[in-house]
Amino acid sequence: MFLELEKEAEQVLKEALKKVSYEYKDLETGLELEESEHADITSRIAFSLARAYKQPPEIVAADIVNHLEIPAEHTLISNAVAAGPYINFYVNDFFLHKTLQRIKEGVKPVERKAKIILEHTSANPDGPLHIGHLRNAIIGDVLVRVLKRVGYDVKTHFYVNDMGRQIGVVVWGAERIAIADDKKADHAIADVYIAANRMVEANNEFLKDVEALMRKYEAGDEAVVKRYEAMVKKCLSGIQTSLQRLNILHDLFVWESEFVRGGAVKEVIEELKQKGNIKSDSSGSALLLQLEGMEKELVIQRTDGTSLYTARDLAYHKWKSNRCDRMIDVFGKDHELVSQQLAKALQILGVKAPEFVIFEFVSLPTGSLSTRAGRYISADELMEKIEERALKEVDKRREDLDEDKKLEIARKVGIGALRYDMVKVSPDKHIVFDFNDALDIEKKGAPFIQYSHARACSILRAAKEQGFSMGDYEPTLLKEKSEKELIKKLSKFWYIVERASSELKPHLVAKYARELAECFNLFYKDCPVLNAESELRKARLVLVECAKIVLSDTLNVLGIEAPEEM
RNA sequence: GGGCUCGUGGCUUAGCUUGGAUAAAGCACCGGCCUUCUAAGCCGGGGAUCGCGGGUUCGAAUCCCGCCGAGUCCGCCA
Repeated sequence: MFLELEKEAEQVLKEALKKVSYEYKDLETGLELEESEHADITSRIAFSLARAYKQPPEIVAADIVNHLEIPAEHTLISNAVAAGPYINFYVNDFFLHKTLQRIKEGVKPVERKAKIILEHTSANPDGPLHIGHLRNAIIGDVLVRVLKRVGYDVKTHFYVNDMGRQIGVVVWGAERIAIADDKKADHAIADVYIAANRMVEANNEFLKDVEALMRKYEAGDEAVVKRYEAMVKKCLSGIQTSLQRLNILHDLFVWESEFVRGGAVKEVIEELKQKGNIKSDSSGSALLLQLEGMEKELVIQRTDGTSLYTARDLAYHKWKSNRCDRMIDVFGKDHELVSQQLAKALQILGVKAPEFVIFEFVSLPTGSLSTRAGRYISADELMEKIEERALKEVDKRREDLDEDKKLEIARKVGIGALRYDMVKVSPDKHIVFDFNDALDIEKKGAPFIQYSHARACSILRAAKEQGFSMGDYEPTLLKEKSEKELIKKLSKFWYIVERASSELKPHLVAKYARELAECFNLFYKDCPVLNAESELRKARLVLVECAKIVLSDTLNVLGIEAPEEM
């Protein structure tokens, strides 16, 4: 409902600006409407008008407010005042009423918007997901949920890098090192990868074997393809298990080798030769592509004629672009330069520009993560330990529950805490991962929000048991400060989701979730529901119901489960 | 050496795109609150030269320049 409020304030402001002598259209600025702690919505337009018309902003604001006319009917605004240079708007009871009504009515009908393919995680199938991939996966997944919420048709891709050197090393190693069958598949593959890599690094002959393997795979040698596929699929099955546990699903796994053997890479290179500035390396037949504004050329083909990641990724994006209106890639900071090169090369090919969400690295206090060196914390280990810790907390508080129920709550709380932790931080912040900190369930954001939801459920459950109805209610009875604040916060759900979607900033939702839970807790403390007088009880039950819906929706957007009790 | 990002109370962060109302939260710390719907909660308190130095501006955490610190990338890895 906040979005509607914004629209109305905009309308009213525009009308007033027509009446005063200030022509805001002359200015490039908008109406500068924003959230405020001093009002329900505020405008700073007076500042920019003041500058343009050489008047004190206080005078401008007062002048505008004097000409403001708030419609008599169907309005959401009660009044507007000039507070110094600010124009503050306040909502009326109809706004509060309408907000609850909208939430009760259910999902906002969304128009069908563009089709989006969002790629995230895309970890190399050489081992399990570690905490760095976790950040990618969670940022990506929350973005997917945000975009779907506002009506986009989103498909998620996991791009499988099956042609890289790492996989060659794995396949080579698997011939010499036994794969543990008592371990989760991706962890068993990592063991082979780490051991084989040490052998290859120590012996140059082995490296040549690996390269020969890679050439055969690229050429489509049947026996080699079989060996590769077995390893990659094995590893991916483990990765998928981890993702499922995190509540993350991909619609499609796209293998990069498809683009090589299907001829798409070759086509892309031919097309670049026609349209781009390509030259051969002086020493051999490697192909270099000169990109506009780039210092160095991009190598798109090796001296031995085999393909390179960049060329394969170009083919993949070209293929994708024909299947959607927007392409969004969630990449680590190490891929930033590559993403720019990718974008420029795609431009040459006449392919629409992909959008990138770049996140900074997660590192350990001991340094950066590396699967190859075996220096990482796996997502599985983290999930296991955090669920364990969550179970302890449930045990402490709920002796009355049976084991299955406790485990279920611990799982929801543990994974929720993990997801919240990862998504609450802006993607461009570097994270130094602290295991003890990550496991400290008690000071996590997610359980706080889940707890509010459980409290709401608890009230509704009791109300149902006692046969209290909600039916018709009188919204004007909700006049406590905490009630109004809660409703106003509820009204901002769509505003926040819209912003997170248009700015591709998932952490905005995390922040909102916490604030919403806080508002609910204040209401919970201030306003008894079940023991309130009958009419007031009805109204408050409706408010609790609405809070429950929005808390649950918000958690859902974050991919966090909303337990009914905890 | 060059590019990009980050640097906000003891710790973790929001705010920076689009400069404006006392810099906003959580954790930790200190002190209170369970005879009413779950205390994973609520209330109060102390604690910040917004990395440092300049500049633009009536006004800078926010914009510009320089420096320092951290991370990351810089042609045949992905």
